[in-house]
Amino acid sequence: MKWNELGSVRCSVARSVAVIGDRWTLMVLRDCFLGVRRFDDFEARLGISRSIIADRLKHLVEEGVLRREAYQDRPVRHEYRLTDKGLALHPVIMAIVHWGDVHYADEAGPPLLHRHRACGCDFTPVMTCSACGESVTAREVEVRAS
Amino acid sequence: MKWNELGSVRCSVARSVAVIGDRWTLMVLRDCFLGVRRFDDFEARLGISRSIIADRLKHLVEEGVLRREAYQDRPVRHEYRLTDKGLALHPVIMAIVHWGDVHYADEAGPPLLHRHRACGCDFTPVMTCSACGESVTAREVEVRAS
DNA sequence: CACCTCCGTTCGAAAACAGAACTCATGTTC
DNA sequence: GAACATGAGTTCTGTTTTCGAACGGAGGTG
Repeated sequence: MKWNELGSVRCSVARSVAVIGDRWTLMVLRDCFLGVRRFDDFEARLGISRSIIADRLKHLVEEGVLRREAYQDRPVRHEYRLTDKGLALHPVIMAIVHWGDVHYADEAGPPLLHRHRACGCDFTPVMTCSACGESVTAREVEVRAS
Repeated sequence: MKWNELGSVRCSVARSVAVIGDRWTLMVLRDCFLGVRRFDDFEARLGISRSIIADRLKHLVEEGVLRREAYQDRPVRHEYRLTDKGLALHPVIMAIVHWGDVHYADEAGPPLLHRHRACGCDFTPVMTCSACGESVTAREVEVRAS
């Protein structure tokens, strides 16, 4: 198996990972959710070489996770914004952030706080069951082929 | 910035991604949550070279995500099991699976179904607010430094 | 002893990457 | 109007990582 074959495996993890399962891609997405939209801002925040950023952005646009949009003419300049498909990755990023907060925070606590506008509170993401609404733990889940 | 510096950035995404943000690591974790525990089973399921599997398993053990445990003596054989820290990654994997189910499923539907033992229903993971219990969307979240 | 099973390690080839230079279309300063 | 600045890339070169395939080894089995 090679990276480019991953997407054709009949497994949702493999298919997702083929798109977003790369360190820099995940870092780019983190920044997208923090409101970063321009090439040079990605570069400044990530501190990696421009060719990687160009490559990852192009890939995410091809996959429909980001869209490239002109924000001015003369000269034409573009920015990268999350599509709905990209916004749907929010739970993935939040789950990753939360795991990091719990297991790798230093004395100063988690680097970022997240406030739920609807209720006004700082919160942590909780995974719940779409059927009963209760929170779900790993051991309570039974997996079977469809 | 290089991959090995990622873990020392003050950002929970970076720190998490330094541990799990690698295609094969995520695939290994997927299999862990499906009950795979032995080296050769990982190899058979993933179809990638043994050195990658050895490397990823070792890394995950060092990070405390898996533990390596003898399941027999004479000869000693070990298996890899999720620790509590590893089990805490369940929401990450579920979020990835769900995104893949929604955006990359074929006509036959999602490859796997997940049943919540507590309520007996097949379910999808929903991210909710720890404070108010309501489901949370990307646009309802405000991020600020702590 | 020959062979098997499970679990890795080694090594050369292939790919990813950093960093700098280059492009290009415009705008701004001297 | 020459020189410099800006934003968004692309291209090049040489180093670093990653990977597949083959090998190793510890113990059991016939």
